[in-house]
Amino acid sequence: MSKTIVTRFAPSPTGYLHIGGARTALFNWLYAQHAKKSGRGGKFLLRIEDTDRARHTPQAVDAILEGLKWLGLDWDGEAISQFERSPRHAEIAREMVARGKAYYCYTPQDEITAMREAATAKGEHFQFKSPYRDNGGREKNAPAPAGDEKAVIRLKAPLTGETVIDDQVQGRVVIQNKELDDMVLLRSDGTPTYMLAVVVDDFDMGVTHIIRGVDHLTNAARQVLIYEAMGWGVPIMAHIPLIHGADGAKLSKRHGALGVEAYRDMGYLPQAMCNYLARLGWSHGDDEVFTMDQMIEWFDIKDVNKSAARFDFEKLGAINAQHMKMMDDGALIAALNILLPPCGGAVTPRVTEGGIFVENPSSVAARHLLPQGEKGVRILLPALKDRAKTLIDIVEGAAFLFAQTITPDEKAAALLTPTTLPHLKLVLDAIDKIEESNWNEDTLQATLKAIVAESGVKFGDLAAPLRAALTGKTTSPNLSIVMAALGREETLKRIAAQL
RNA sequence: GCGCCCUUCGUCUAUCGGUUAGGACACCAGAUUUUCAAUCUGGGAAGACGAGUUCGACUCUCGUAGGGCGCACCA
Repeated sequence: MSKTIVTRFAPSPTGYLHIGGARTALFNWLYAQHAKKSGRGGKFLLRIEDTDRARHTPQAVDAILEGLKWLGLDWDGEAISQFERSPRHAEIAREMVARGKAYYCYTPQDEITAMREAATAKGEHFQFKSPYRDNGGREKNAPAPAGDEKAVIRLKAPLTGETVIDDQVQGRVVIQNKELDDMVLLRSDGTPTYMLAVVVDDFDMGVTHIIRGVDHLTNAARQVLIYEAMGWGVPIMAHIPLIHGADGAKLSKRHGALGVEAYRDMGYLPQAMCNYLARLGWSHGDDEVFTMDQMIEWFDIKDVNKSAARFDFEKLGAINAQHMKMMDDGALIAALNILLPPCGGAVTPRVTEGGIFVENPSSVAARHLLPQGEKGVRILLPALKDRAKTLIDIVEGAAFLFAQTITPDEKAAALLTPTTLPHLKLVLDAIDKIEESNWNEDTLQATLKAIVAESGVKFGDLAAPLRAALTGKTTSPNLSIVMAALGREETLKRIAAQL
């Protein structure tokens, strides 16, 4: 008989879906999914708070929707535009006036601003008291008189007593009503304020649980007043802590205040992102890495902390690495595909079901796929996966496979010297004898070891120039894997090219 | 300034009056090794401070300090 749980995410489209918003959305989504899964029924709704027409842009709305989709936080039904509901908000504001819970106020804004500035200058706490609150000599509830006077509708907030928020995260928070002022509900141009719109929308949408950042905690008290004025039941509230930067202060761009698409482009997996974000403030014992399903199963808003957490790229990377290791190669290649198109770059390796290939935008014809491209990727992927923190690391680690010619970087070039080149010749002669059908990691590894045993050259002295010749770099997976991935022909070609 | 909230290793956290205060990331050392990495093993590292309550406090209460958030005809 318990009611279906309805949560919502209500971002204002002023930019992208930032990391804090993403976590708020995640918690709302998780709570609804958990309810759904446990048979109680759950819905996660999306509402765009676009009442501020000046700041709102369609692109920002798209960025938020795209961000949510990428994270896998699908919402029920259509996204609701708050702006489009403004007639309904105005209707409620007028109803509150009719009920004596709100009143028309004719004091011009600039007058109030001047009073506030004067008080602040004197170091006094300013709280506006409208002379119209108790009719102020005007006829009761009279609308704006004809003329140039503009009126707003203000809430007739209680002057004494207290408003209590029984918060699922913050606990019992008590705000003295004298701290709350008669906030504006309907602006002089007839548009609703955020405070009114939120309450009306949440009520109309049947939202049962409001999960949002603590920055809304004092707003919550004001909103409770509106619920009470309308005689509506107050939803269950949960105000989650904010995310701070590594320095403990406000999250700056440098410390991670980026849109989620930026994390996608940096090569983080959406499930790793969710995992990490969930762990910021929420925990399930000592568990660190979990799947979306486990998160849904374990999540409870009551297990969310009250204190703010700092964003840490290192830990995100570690979690991401774990998730990449958990994925099978097919899924990983699919993830690489999602990543690569927006990446750009001069030479972008791209991954397809057929393997990774390199596309040079300046020359469409420059695509180059090794004959054994797909096979090479499959051979290399497990090794690459082991040492990568992001998908980008994998792409970069595999890039050597697709180079038309190897141009060793500075460090690698330093390994190709007159003293080491003879070692390369030893390798070339030995592996040239390996037949195509025997060209695999085990045979190659055995061959390398045999060279070391017979020639007395140290493995390190042999491997260093070989790695430089094959990959152009000083780091790579084991050389026997590299050679297996490159294939016989390409391997011999690259070694010979250095001699 | 006023109000509300927060405070366990460097970071994220476990603990729900009795623990050698646990785990993860990061860091350091050792092992292995084909550089780097990866892997394995080990190590250092914490209850902001001060009073209470209690047989006993990281845990409850109060104060102090530090930090965060809020105080619009912005959302």
